[in-house]
Amino acid sequence: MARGSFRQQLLRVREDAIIATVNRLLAEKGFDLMTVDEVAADVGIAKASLYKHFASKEALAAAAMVRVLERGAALLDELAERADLSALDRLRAVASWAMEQQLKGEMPTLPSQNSTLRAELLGSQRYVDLLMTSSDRLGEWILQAQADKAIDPALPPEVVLYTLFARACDPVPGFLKATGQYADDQIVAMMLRTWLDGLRPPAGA
Amino acid sequence: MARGSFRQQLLRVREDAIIATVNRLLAEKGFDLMTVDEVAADVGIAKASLYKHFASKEALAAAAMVRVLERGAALLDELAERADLSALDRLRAVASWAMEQQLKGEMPTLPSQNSTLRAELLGSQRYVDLLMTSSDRLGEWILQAQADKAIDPALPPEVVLYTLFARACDPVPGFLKATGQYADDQIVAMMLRTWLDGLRPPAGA
DNA sequence: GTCTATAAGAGGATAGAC
DNA sequence: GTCTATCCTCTTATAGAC
Repeated sequence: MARGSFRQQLLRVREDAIIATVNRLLAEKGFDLMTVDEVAADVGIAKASLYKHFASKEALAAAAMVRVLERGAALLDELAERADLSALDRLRAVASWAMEQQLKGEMPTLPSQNSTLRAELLGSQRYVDLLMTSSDRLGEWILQAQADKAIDPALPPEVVLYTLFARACDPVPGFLKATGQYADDQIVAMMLRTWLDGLRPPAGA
Repeated sequence: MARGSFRQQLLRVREDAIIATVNRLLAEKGFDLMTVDEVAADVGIAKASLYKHFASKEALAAAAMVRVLERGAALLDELAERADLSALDRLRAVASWAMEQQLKGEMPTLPSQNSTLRAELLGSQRYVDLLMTSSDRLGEWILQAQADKAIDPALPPEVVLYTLFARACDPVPGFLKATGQYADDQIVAMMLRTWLDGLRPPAGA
């Protein structure tokens, strides 16, 4: 793939900076409390300039979501090549990554009720594509883990998939961190343990 | 306790209607997307009248949270008297109730990031009291369930408590309901099973 | 594409009559 | 305590010069 002209690269770098800021603000305060003024001030450009890059506040959020999905997809690529890992290992690694992102304040989360935002996301080809291909891939690993009896085959795979996604925006890690009693990796370890043990086949099976 | 005059009772009834509306709207769209105009229109009174009852939008939300906590506390009272139930049974019943409320669209949830709202809640004596007494009671049952070996004694009790509270606002039941494949009680059963199995002691213990 | 300045409108809150 | 009418701030988005 061509890299484009120098000018285009500059543009790309600036947009990356914008998205990084949006990403952080979405993780910190959420979509509704994040203001476009704030984003512009944080990036260091005028608000009008920001609107030359992204058509709306919703588009900003969508771009941040696409970026995090791209990073997630890259992780899936890596994990798929690791022949030494079981399907359950891969699922554990994905959940672990998501919770680490969240604990570092770099996991953007969006309100699922906002219909304007929802429309913008579903209108984004890239977003929908990434979400579907990632879900397909995770779905395969879930089926494999069930075949391995690492996950209860009686559970509908979508239940497993949804709980995996839910771990990425679970408030519990944040609460535990707020107590100041646990390091990030301890929190992740406890969350993984309770999540995965809840999916195991019954002892008698 | 005296019931107060007839006029005071009327007032109480109206405020109950307001809180019921707020409760539903908070469950449907969340705090940020709920507007005071909407609440007033839904109740059928003018917005200015609404402000005679509650000083601010935050106060409205706090009242709704107090109501749900009161209902939860009433449930805890009932469960405490049931000598036939184990500690784990009681915890299961509480989680079950919370998820049923959520699936019926009657569980108000607030954004944990909004500091104005947080300040209002922590400034409400009744809210803080209810939260603390309920947490204490649940904490006792958690310790008892750990003594019974129904919950892994190695897990910090607060982890169990937080995951219990988190079940009340977990997005997974809503997603499962949206697929149209499961009845509410099936969803609750699957969620309970995965939650509680995740807390069990390891098989070897 | 960047800026300053401003439009446009939503939404929380209040004034003042009854 | 209820109403109508209004205020005022905040926020999204754009106009228009450079």
